[in-house]
Amino acid sequence: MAKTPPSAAKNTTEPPQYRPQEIEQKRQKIWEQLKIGYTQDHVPGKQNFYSLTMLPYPSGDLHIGHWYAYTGHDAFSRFMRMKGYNVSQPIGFDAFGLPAENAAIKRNLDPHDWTMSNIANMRGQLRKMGVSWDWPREVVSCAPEYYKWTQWLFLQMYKHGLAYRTKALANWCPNCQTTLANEQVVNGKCERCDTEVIRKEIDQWLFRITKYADELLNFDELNWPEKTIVMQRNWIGRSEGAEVHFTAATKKETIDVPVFTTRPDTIFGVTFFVIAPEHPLAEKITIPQRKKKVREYIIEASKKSEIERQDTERPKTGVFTGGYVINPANGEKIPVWVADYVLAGYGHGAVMGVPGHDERDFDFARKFGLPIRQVVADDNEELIDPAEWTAPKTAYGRIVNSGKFTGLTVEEMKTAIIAELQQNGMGKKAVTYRLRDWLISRQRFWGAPIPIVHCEKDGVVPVPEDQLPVSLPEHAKFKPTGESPLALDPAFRNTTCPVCGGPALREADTMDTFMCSSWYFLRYMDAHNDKAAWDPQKIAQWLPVQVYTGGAEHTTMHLLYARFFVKALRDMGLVQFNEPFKRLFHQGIVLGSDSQKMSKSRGNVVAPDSVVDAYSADAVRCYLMFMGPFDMGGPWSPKGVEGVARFLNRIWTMGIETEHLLHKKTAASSPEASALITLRHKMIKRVSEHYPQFRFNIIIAALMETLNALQDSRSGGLAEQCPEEFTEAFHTLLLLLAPLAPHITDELWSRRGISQSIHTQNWPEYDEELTKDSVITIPIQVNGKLRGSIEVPADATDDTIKEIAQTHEKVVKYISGKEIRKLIYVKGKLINFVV
RNA sequence: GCCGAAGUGGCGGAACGGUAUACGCGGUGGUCUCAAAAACCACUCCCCUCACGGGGUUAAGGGUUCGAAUCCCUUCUUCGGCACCA
Repeated sequence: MAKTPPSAAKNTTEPPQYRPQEIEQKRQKIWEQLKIGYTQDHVPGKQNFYSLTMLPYPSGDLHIGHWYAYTGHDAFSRFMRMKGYNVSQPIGFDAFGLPAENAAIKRNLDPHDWTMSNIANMRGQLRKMGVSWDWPREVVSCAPEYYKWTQWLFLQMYKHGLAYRTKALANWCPNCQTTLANEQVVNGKCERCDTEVIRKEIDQWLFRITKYADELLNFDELNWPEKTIVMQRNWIGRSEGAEVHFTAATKKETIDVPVFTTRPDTIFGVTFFVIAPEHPLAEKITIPQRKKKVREYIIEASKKSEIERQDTERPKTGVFTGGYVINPANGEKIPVWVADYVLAGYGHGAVMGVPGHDERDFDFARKFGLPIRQVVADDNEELIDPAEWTAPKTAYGRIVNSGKFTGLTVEEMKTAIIAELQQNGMGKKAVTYRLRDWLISRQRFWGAPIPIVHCEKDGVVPVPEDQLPVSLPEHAKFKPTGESPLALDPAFRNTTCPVCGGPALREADTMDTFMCSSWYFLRYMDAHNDKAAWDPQKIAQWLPVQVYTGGAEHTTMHLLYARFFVKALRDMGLVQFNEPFKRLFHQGIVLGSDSQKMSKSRGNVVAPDSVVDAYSADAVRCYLMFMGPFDMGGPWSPKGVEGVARFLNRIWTMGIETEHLLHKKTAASSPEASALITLRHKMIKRVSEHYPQFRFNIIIAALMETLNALQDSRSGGLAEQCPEEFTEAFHTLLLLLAPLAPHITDELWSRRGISQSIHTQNWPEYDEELTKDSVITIPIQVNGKLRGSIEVPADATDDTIKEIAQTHEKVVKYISGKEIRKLIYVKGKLINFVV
């Protein structure tokens, strides 16, 4: 017989080491062959489950935040798949937008090339995470096959009166050289580059999101975090009140000046009237002697930045116009002021000044010595001269000094005065929103061109649908100059009018990228359709999205826009549901190990690739999920990863070292064997309950506990004694861990030859009866203080337990000689003597 | 200022109104080793006590309850959002 070569002998004697890099690559290849995660539109006997996570911007590299977000989402999706659902978890790239354009300018590249090479790189990184993506559904929003339909959707909006063009004061970022939506201005600064935003009058395209303001306030169908709902509700900012018509008489004409107020009940307290500097009345009503001053003030106000104007600490400023309006409630002549604390864009850009009962009006009146009048008072209030007041009275009470209305409550007065004004045609009930229409024009290159043609003869003409896409030119000059780059490209700009065939100009602005992300979740489910944006039947099989995960920072932008889109598309008959995302979950943010936000300047950035190389993708995944609750995020701890890596090592070792038990039978049933069974069922219960809640930290802790218990029972010889129960428990542990650590569990699983992949297995079920221990420990309290505990069989009767507890040595010490006033027994939980 | 969330060991964090501090990190001691690393074992909230045992503790104070980290009120702190929206 030939001698066994030394190397082969070594292989048979030494247990295989855990080599994560090897097995992770190997498993990922196998998953691709098995098409794990690639989902058919219909699988007999399975319910479709659309599991969506916010698509990334292709910045070039996946950062640890992507790992965090996608791991949690993937663990959930894998869990649902094992639970028997036909789960689709698609991915794509939100590829248009400023960062690409700016990066391209900096590097002297084409934004298209830069973006596409980033996407290629990120696809590789996304594969390495071991996420079960539904790759065939991938979309890239800057691809003509995609933005053709973004443009098509713009045309549908236009056709249905939801897109309109207007010249208006828009938010302008001097650095990005483009206008911004209201939502993209944060504290008066550009959301992207932090530059102070100024206001610029410019022709812009807007979407009529305000038409849906009321419906957007209805969250009944949604399982969303309460704070997100509250934020959207506040953002929409519905205010109920009244529209009241004041009248101004100049030499030439009588002008109707409406205001919006939430306190029509205080109308008898009006002592002045304020209009915004941009209000058209300013010019008309100002008397000649004051024209110079008023004009100066208006120019001054227009020069102020948004930040300056929004500063609430700033003392009130304003100027008297010399003109007056008439209060429709009592015919009083009211002086008109111009002041920049009144916003042109809200209500009617005018305010009735009630200094007695409004903080801002109070400040203004004090500053300029205007009279203050009390028209609301508490029932037992001692009235003092408002000139002595240090603050306005904003509390609701009873109406005073208001003619025939005196004595009403505030609520009664509101109804009464609105009725009276309405009768005289001077007012009515009204609702106003803080939400503004969505400004979608951008004066930048890297976006979907707005499919509109301007013709001298025919005006604004939509591009016919069969001429889409309006393609972005290649190799265009796109440096920001303040004018849309496309306007400077004659080949793009000059076209013919679709109506008259004469020479015309293409719209040169591109669309806000939020437009692309407002419908990508629809396109995923029919990603390669070249005849339509989607086939309604395909959409109906999957949508609405059952679970959507993503950052909370998208609350008032993407999430609001997407809801608006779906409602608009529903009214056009293009989709059949009201809401895009049934359930929403916000993952938290991973901080640096110094508990600070990660940033290059702080030097606390964690590079996922290097940690993966040092440990494994599974270790990084599990550690991220173990850090804390998924919605809380938290600081990264290098030592913490090590701890989790140890856990995976121990799993591996146990897996390898117990392979010989696989087909062994347990000789006889024993208390030890049933303890292993109980352990297993308890574990399934605990873990299964927490996956749907995204409480991965608890799941991993439970699995660690179980592993510790299995290790104890192994060192106690129980594994050999009850190999069936032990193996079953270990296999269950692997199944329960599989969504979080997909590689190591799959490798151990296939080594055991049970099936090709753990990820196609069914989720283990538990039996409630089998989760119960045969012996239970019952703590005993005396007067609510813990004094001891007893162990009793689980089936002991209440009386037996009370009996045993009463004779417990420590209890006797505390209750002897005292009268037991009350005995509280919580079944199987606790016993408490009250003496 | 307004709205919302949260405060638990040295650290990250567990805990249907029912044994607070699970699980992990860190620390201390030990086993193995020529030694180190790794691995494994034990201990590790605070105070009094050699010990047995006892007392205290979930930001602070009060309340409800046989029993409160958990429910209610007040205060403080941190984080997130909004902020002259009439």
